[in-house]
Amino acid sequence: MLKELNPLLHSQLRLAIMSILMNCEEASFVYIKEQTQASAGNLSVQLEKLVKAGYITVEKKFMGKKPLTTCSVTESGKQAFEEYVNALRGYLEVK
Amino acid sequence: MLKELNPLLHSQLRLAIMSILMNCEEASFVYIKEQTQASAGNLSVQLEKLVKAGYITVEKKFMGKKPLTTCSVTESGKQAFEEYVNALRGYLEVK
DNA sequence: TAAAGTAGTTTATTTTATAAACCAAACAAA
DNA sequence: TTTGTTTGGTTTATAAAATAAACTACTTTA
Repeated sequence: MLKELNPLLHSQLRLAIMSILMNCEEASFVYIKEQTQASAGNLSVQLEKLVKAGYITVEKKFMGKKPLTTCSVTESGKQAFEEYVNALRGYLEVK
Repeated sequence: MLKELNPLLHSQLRLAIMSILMNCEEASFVYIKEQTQASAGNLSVQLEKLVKAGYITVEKKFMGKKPLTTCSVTESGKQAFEEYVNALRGYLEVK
């Protein structure tokens, strides 16, 4: 039987964010924005949702005089991502 | 770079419908409803969207005295599903 | 023949994603 | 030196989507 798909991860942009963070230690707001082609507003909103869920952490500092927002995935985020991927595989396979 | 995910397929219920239909020649409304646990109303709406996109066909007949709605995936639907799966794989792999 | 069940559709509501507008600081240049 | 522009965002409003509720029509059963 097909499993539930975590709705927080089943969103193109949030999935892209998680996918990027699953493949690197940390990534900046600007980098994620470039990679996903998302608008800053949309990205900001979706990052916030992932933070609230405890899937990522966001750190704000300064790089010289420019603000630098860095994101990284938490253990719980990694686990949720893996569960999502497993659930999703059930939908994708054509026997 | 991450590819666009066909929004028509990137929906849990519609993806489930397509997944079922990719694995059988045809399936009834009732069967799909059982397998997906969707409400009849929601299922009806989502099937309609897939029909409009040309991804599935729906045939309505009678089985004895009961209405029988059967669905099956079209060639274009199969293609769209496969493209979606390929695009999605880009998001899932952790290197 | 009244009530309940089956197989759906249509419409309304809620949720979600996205875009637009906005803010603050820095730099640039006239 | 104050006007405009870019960077790096956040907040709020709007559009789109998913879902649920209400409804239809016909059948079965008590």
